[in-house]
Amino acid sequence: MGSLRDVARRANVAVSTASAALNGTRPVAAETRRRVEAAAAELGYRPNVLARGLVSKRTRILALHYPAPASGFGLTEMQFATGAAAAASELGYHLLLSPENEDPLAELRYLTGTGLLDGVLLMEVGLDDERVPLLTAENVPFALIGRTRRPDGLWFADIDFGRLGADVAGHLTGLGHRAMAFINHTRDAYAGEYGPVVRIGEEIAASAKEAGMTYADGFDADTAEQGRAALDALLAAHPEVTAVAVLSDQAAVGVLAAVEARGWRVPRDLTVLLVLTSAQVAAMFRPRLTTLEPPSLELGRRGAQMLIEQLADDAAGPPPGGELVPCRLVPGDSSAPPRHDHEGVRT
Amino acid sequence: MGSLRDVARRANVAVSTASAALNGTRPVAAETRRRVEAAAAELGYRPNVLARGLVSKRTRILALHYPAPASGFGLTEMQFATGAAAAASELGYHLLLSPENEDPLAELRYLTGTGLLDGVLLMEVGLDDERVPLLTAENVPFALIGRTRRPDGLWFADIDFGRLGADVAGHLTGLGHRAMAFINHTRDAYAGEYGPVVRIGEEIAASAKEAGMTYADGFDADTAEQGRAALDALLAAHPEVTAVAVLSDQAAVGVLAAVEARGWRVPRDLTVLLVLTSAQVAAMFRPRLTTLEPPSLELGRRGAQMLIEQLADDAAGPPPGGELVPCRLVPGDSSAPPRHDHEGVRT
DNA sequence: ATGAAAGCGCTAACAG
DNA sequence: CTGTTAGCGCTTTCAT
Repeated sequence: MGSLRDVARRANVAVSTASAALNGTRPVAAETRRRVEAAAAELGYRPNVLARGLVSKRTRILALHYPAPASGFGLTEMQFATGAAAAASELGYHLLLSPENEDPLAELRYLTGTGLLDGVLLMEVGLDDERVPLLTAENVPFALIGRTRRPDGLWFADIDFGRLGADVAGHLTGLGHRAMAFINHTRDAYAGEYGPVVRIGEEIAASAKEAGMTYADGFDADTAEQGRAALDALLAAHPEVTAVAVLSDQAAVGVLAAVEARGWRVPRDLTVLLVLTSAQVAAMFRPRLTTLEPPSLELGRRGAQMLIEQLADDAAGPPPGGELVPCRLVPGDSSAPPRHDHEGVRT
Repeated sequence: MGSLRDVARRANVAVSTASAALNGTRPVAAETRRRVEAAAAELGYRPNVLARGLVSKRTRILALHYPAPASGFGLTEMQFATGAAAAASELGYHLLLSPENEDPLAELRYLTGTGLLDGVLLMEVGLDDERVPLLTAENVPFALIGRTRRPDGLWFADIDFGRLGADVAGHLTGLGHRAMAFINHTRDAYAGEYGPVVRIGEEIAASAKEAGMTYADGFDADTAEQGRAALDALLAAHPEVTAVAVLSDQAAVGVLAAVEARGWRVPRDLTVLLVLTSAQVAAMFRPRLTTLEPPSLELGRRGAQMLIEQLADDAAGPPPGGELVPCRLVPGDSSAPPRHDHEGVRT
């Protein structure tokens, strides 16, 4: 494979001129540039990014750092990567997958010191994510998909949870519901530190109350069995509930089973909403569930774009800032007005 | 950030000795090695992979090349990446995401010439994939997830379609079925060139016949609407069919709808199997569908491992070869013995 | 506008 | 066993 020296030789110029001609780094006579370009084309010249990076300190490579998919990633999480890779690619960057190992922090620190990366994109960001201070200390440009508890001064792209809550409440009150419940993920050590799980509960509760609805929650569930139990407990404690939003699609399986078990039907006797589940998955349920689809691809894209923006111009450019992307409400067949039958007709 | 020179200085040795001590490239006195390692640790030394790669010609970076997710990747496709990244990481390699752009071949050719990659992992391999001759010509090590029409002499990891067919046929005959049908993907220009779509049909047909079952297919479907139509057409033409396997989960939605529309029930009146769909998704259907779950993570893992193997020892090591990984049969509630009622009881 | 020379940080001969 | 010497292929001063 030809090197820049070969190109220069063939074009009868110095290596530095060939470099300048190809990169526009400095003025080059039109005729000279033409010759260099021709030579490069004939030789099928492709610059060595290692050599270039070694001197220029820029590789146009970004890393996407994510925790080991312990419980197995869903489609949503995976789309962050696809979106980020696509956006990076469009802007002339590459995305390196960097899965966590035993010692994530050490690994991340190591990786950022190898000179391979221009920046890091963080996935699955915790409310007090330790990677943030580390990257700050290492002086490595980074952006978040998600955000920490207080993300001031950071670049991040996250779901607009406020809007999500308002959309849920609006959808339900629009149908005439007056009492709703939310079945969240279980709050283990991890989820309790995980932004979406915390924020979504708060926002849905706030919006529901603001919209004048009775609100219940605290019946957390990750699995079908837990979903079934959650719904039963919920309706036992709050029989007035006519609509329920569910975070986990697995839990939704159980919720639907519980509805069926009591001889009810969705949406006639209970409106069921999925939240943060892709429309594709929501459409697989019977009845098709209404969902608030997370903008996963877009979050990945925006994260990568932000990171690249901040790389482009150290001086100018917009200051650090976050961007909140709304979810898309995709109506299914699981939303309907509540039945006005407080006399037990539902049973 | 300290360089190797700093480490060498601090340990009172030459740079080359420091390098050798850290890499074990050549014999180093125990005491010297200790000093070097101490110095490296104190300085928080991390080798510059660009400099290293520039001279050693090896970067320990692999690229995963995949087509733009036009129709949107499913969970399955995404897991190739996760699996490959995990395996690579475990073996000290990194995985670079390389999404296709307008001119995939040119882009791939370019990328392999930049010196950044040790090898390439190809996803979504076509039966006559043009990337294969290109990579061969460029003399770039590569491995396939999937395989070409005649993959002799290539490294690849693919689904064991023969086994898949046998498992489907075995499962159904075991339940007593004598007539089955298969609803494949539609065969557009792309799918007709796409290995799984072609192979799966052939293998299921072959296994069904071998097992003595009546077999019907040709009713291809990708969407719920097409799935519904396919099942109706199928049963009209082949009323003896008591079990149907479906490739697309979207089509399965339609198949179930069609079953319900005729007042039938699964599995009482029809056994429905999903093929190449994750158990997680299959569990979302009502009833939960039996599925042959593709070993996506494993395929990604094996692909990466093979690629790295072939990088490790150019001379020794196993010769190129393929590995076929079986699908896992995950029973749902959609399989049952056929009803012995050829007199229309099912209607 | 162009060329010559230096050097990014590292590994790989080659002497000693 | 260790130090010295060359580069890897490129960008970047600095002259010209």
